[in-house]
Amino acid sequence: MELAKSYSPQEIESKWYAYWLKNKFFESKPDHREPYTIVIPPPNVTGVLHMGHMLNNTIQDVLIRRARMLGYNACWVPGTDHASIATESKVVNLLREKGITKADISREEFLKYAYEWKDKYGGIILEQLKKLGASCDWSRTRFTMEPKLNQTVIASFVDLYKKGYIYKDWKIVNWDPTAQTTLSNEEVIRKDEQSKLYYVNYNIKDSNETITIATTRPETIMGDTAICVHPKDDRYFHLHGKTAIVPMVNREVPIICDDYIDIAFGTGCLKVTPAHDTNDYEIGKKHGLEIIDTFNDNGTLSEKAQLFVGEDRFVARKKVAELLQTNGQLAKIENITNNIGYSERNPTTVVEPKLSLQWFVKMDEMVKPAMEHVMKNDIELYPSKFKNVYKHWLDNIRDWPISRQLWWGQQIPAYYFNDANDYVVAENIDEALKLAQEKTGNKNLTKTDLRQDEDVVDTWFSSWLWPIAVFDGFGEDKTDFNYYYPTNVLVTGWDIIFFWVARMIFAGYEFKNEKPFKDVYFTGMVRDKDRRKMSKSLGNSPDALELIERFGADGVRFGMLSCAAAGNDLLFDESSCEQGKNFCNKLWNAFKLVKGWKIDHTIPQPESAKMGVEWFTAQLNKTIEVLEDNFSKYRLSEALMETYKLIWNDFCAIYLEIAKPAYQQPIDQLTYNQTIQFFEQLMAVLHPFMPFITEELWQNLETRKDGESLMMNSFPKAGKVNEALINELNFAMDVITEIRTIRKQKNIPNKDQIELFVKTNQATNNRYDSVIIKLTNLSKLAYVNDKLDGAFSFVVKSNEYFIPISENIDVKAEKEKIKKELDYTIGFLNSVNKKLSNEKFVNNAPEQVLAIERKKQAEAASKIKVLEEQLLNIA
RNA sequence: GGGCGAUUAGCUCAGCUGGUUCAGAGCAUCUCGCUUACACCGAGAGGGUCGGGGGUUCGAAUCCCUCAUCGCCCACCA
Repeated sequence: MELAKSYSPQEIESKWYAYWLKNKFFESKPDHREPYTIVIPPPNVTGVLHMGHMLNNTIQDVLIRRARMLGYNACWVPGTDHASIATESKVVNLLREKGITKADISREEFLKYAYEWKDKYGGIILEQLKKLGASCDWSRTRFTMEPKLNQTVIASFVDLYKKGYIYKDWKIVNWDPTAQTTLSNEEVIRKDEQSKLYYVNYNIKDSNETITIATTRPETIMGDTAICVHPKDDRYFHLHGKTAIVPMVNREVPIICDDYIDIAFGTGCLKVTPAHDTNDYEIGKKHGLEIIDTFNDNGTLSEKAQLFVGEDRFVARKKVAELLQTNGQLAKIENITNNIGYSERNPTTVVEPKLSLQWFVKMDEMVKPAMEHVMKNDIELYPSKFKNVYKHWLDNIRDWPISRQLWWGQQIPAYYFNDANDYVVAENIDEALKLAQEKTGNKNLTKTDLRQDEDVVDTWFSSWLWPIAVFDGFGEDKTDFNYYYPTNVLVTGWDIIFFWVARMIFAGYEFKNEKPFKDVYFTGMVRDKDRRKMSKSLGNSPDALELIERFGADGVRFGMLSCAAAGNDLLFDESSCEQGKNFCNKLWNAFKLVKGWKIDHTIPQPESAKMGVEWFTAQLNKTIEVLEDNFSKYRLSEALMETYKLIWNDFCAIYLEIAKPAYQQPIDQLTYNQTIQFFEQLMAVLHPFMPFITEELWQNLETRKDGESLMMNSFPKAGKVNEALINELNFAMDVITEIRTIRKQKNIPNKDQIELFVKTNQATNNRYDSVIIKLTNLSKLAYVNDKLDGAFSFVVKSNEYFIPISENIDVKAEKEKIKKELDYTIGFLNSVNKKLSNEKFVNNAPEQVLAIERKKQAEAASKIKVLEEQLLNIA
């Protein structure tokens, strides 16, 4: 067989992916086995693959592939999210380019455009996941706005409404004037910014006096309906009960007292604008103040403002300040830092507090089981520090505003038959009509008298059902749900712990009285190597697909995982993908070597090969044990690194060098077979991380039948680990390193054979002598009782090794070398002696620790003796 | 303002219940080598008073206190 000089992934990857699909290896149906389930965090339906997805989905694929190989019925459910606000923004922008605004068209027309957009771009991201090697059960692909899931969302709304968990109320909410919808607190991104604090003088009615208030938002002055001071602030005692005059609009407002006021801030005097600030609203409610909303939904000033009507709020701010200045009512302007909220989806849009009538979900009851089960680790968060974050959020949770003034999403199933207060909530219009007739006592009410609520629900109000919904947990046939739920692990970024993770836990317990997942693995955010967040605007986010083209999916997977320490942000650097690619090449070459061997079944297995096999078996078992531990703690990058070292250092650098027959010589059958077996096992161990190359090599190590696959093979189980063999080889490797160093120092080419004489001063095992001979190309390894003159020497433990060389020996250099080692060993012995002569140590330390120290003492002492003799001898 | 987490080699990070996994890994660096799988490689080497200071202990990177620096989350001071 003629094999390519180096590994080229492109063709091989698409070949095996197609093969896996054809054989339906990714598909899962309930059976007698134990399930292992993951549901994908559904990416936005019109999104494209970015680095966060790559990381996230690589991790999921590693876990699911490993589970599959461990014999679980592995099921990874893919799907996409309709992403209400994000997708709607995109469609709105697209329409704007065509000169169409939402106001020009009907809801139905808009949704037609939206679906066109979705059909065009929807699912691209899932195709991209296939390039990465994701072994999702594609036959189960779901979409959060497919008819069945819509139905589920509506049913859950009705259910919660009936339980009294959903209500409609006027509150100050976060308003996005660009998207013109409500946002939840979680959808608001807060940033500290430099702003100005305006000091404005308000006249007092029937007085020459003025009162000065400080505000960051002078454009809301027209909505003021009171001035508020602290009841104990003696500066303002004389003004209690007086009336102030709002500048510019000359409205008369009361001066009221409330201990909410911070006396030390600004002038200790607050203008109260109940329509445009949460606290002001609360104060207004308490004191029965008028509420004047001076803004339009798009963030411009409304008729009620009287001034600057139609101007944008920020333009109005400047103009108001100018006007106040002209009127002589602007006392001064200070710079301050304050906290400004921006819309998550429209990052340049400042969120406006706005009083409006919205739907809310009560949280106080739902929070209870969600808190309890996480606190007692029924659901485990990795890394565990997120438990604190989770708890803190739950402790301070507020009711969830779920209505959104959008069209792309599930429409709220409330039907009005009169005004805004007369409505019924039902799963469909027929049901609604029945309820409405009952409620009104009017049998003549028809469907045309009903008007459905215009709003849709928050996207997260559908995705919180995801783990239940993908298994039709609300449907008639619960076979899948009963089998696959709860899922095993959720893999997602910590940035959506509140948006999504916590709410899925709410929904799990609320609707099914069962957790949605056992573990949550939080990935870090992908950043560039300078720790900057990857973003389009910085241009520091590499194109995911281009990376795959350059390094191969396996290379990229390696790259992502190797820098993804659990829970830490990941500093992505392309060079790690290159390392992955190089690793593929290493594997390819090892494969080439092994497959290039000619077998001669008549020759016996050499001793060195036999020892190599024994040792590598031990080493492999040990690593598999470590991997089991790593996986149980979701330490995937460590698991990968262990595997990498096992293959590169232990298998390639040591084992293959031992097993390898001499140049152009055949190999014995036994060693060959064992090598192939090792290779197969290594491919299995590596497969979850790098599925393509491992499949390719595994398929070619032996003749395989059609329909066979490494991914359906079992993961190797750890056998008993023979630690002694591992230690003995490490000892042999120390000797080998010394010999190699001497070869190098003296410029003795590897192909020139040399002799080695050993004087043993303590009992050692010579089990690996054949390996030493093989790896250092010795013509002779002999044991002697006396030192050898005129030879290079070195000491390992307290054994002395001699390599006779024709060349003259640099006595001075040799002496220095020995002296150095001697000094070090004496120092070492001193420290051990000190410890052992400390009575308290000897009395308190456990026997095991003492034994170790005594052993160190003995070994160091005997080594010193040897070195001292050598030093004498050489002179 | 409240909380959380970090600080270990040039970089990124391991180091679990204090003691042979105790100062480690990978990458990077340096030296030598195109030796018959692989220069996308091999052989070797250097590199850290574990952020500072105290304390507990026979023994501390590890536990406690404190300071410093950095990061993050939450929060309605106008």
